[in-house]
Amino acid sequence: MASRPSSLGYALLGLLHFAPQSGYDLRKTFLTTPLSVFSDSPGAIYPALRRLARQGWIAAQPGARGGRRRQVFAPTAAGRRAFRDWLGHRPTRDDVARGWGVLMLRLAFMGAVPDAPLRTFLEAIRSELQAHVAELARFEAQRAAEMPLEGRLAFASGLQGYRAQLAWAESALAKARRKEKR
Amino acid sequence: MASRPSSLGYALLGLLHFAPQSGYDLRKTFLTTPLSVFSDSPGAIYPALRRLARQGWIAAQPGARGGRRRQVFAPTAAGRRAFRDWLGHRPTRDDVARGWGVLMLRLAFMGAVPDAPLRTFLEAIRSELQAHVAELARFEAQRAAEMPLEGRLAFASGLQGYRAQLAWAESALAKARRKEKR
DNA sequence: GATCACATGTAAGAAGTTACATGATTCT
DNA sequence: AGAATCATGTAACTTCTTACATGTGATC
Repeated sequence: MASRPSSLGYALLGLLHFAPQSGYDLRKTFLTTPLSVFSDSPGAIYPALRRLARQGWIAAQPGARGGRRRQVFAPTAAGRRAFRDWLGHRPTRDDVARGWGVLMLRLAFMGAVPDAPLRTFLEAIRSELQAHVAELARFEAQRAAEMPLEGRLAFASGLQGYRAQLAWAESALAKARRKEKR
Repeated sequence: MASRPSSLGYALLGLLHFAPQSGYDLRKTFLTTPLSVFSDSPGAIYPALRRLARQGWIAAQPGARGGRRRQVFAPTAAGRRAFRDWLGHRPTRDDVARGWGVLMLRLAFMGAVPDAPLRTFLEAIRSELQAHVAELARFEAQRAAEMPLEGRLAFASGLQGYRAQLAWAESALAKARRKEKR
């Protein structure tokens, strides 16, 4: 069994859940949407697609191509299972502190699978964020005095960012709960 | 001439501006401070130090070591020049949108060199952030309707994060101006 | 004297970057 | 026919990860 895909791999797998498409299509998505955190370079995408195919998580759809030579990929049953597992596991402290982008990627993709655990996901994020903010605040109380202005400013940027995400998490949870009611 | 160092390389160079120290000391810093975004793995740090030394930006201080075998590095004149250049160049749109961590690293290190261009740095960040937030807001206005709840939430997290940083930039600028007055 | 913390190193492999290469198809 | 675009591929290089290796000085 090969190792886990990188976040680029999961991004590709997730996009293929919305619609089967080719590597070229995926590159265009990375170019024209806020998903542009990912590279659109062919040297990254095509190898990543081959790795997913080798792992049996995606497969090229058989022909019906009178048109250009192109390979349209779709997730396999195993790929859908792996993707749901990835979406489902509880966000950790480390995810929140250093992997925010990946968390938001997972969140965005929850729209592509039925019965995604949206509420528990957001609750875990909130709780880990609270702990993280508390720890940073403790650090600031203890050490801010010895830091130069510039260091304090940089630190404050981080702390304020996490606080903003905490506020976001609260409001996102409220929206998710309202959606569940229906 | 070799290529530019990675951000890990600049992080090491910057820490050596605060105080000459060994690879082991630097690892501990990465372990015990919010600089923990960087890996503390010896497989990353020692090769990075060698690259900086090969480039002539840092040098091991000559002996006076009756104690343990350890190499204490300090920036050279060329290293200090390169570091100031790195701190000085104007933050771009891409820095703000995808390289926030590196920007804050640069900011934190401005406390370690005299006459760092703190105010122009913060002004550039603010202006690029304004443009970025405006573009994201435009994107949201046009495309939010077609996105599922989960996608909208993830997008909102990004937008709110950038807005928080914009507020932070305003207040940081005010503090920097107050400092200049003295 | 054994063990632990200090301090550095290296080897194998994964993943991404840049840059170039190669054909097919559509457009003018 | 020639040019532009579509679509994929590959080669060389860089950096980081994981894991293991090695020796020294301090501590119990």
